[in-house]
Amino acid sequence: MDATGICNQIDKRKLMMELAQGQESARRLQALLQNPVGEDGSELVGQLVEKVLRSLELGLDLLGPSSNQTGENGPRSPGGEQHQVTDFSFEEDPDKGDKKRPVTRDKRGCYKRRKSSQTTRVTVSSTTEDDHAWRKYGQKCILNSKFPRSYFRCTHKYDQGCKATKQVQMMEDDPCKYHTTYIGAHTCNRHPMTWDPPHTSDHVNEEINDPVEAKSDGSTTTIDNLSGFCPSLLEKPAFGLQEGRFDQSEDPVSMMYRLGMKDEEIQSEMECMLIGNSLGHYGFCDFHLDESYF
DNA sequence: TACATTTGACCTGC
DNA sequence: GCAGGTCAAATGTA
Repeated sequence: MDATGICNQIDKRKLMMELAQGQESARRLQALLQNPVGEDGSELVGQLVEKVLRSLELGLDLLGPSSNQTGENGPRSPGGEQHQVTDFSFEEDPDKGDKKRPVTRDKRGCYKRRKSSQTTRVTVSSTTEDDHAWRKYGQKCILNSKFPRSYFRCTHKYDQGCKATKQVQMMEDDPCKYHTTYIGAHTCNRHPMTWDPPHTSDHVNEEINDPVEAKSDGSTTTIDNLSGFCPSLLEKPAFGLQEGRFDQSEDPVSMMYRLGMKDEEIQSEMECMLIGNSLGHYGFCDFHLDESYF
């Protein structure tokens, strides 16, 4: 099968999964309308509506960019967690080559605050440096804190739509160390879809709202259920899939690069993994799939 | 000149 | 109403 055929097959599968997900969310929404709070009290109508809309939007996107005419805002924030009032569509700036900036039509400070469920990770480090390029966009004095908090966004926010941000604050009890909170995963080209906290950090204090539940029983994860989603991965001997096991000591992206897979192949596999992951079929320990990538 | 940082304004969510 | 997060004009720097 040629590359186009594979892509079509994957896209079709993605489309079906998105629509199925939307259908499932709609069913749950229907149930919730009779009982406004979910059985465990955690799922609200608004959240389900958002899930339905997101699945439909992603499905429409898969059918083609022109299919999704849900708004005049152009490419939507795919993860749906940052629907800025500030228009996030991109427009060519004739004065700045192909650099793209969001079109702003509202007053400054107009934005949608990230949901508290946004993936975050907190580290303490003696340096604020890490492997990514960050651009400072703000600084605030925090109540009851001796030191101000600095806000950074990924340098590739506008040219690649990367939504990763971090907040850095000097620690009161040890001003030589920085308390850094990473919010969202990088989706810029440098390291697509990998969670990438600084390797220089002394330790990771805590991880909050991680979208992927880490396995507690060791370093491997059974992936039998994934076979229907990632056929080409099954052909990669180094993944150890013949035994139905996945070695988590190496993050999948690095492994695929090492195996010589092309960027587009890697992206396709990541998309498959995301689908499997969203259905609860799959989980990584130190690897996080962020739906915002799509 | 292009890009990064600073800083006050303004918005959102609690 | 307040604290915190983000925006964007002004300013700095290479």
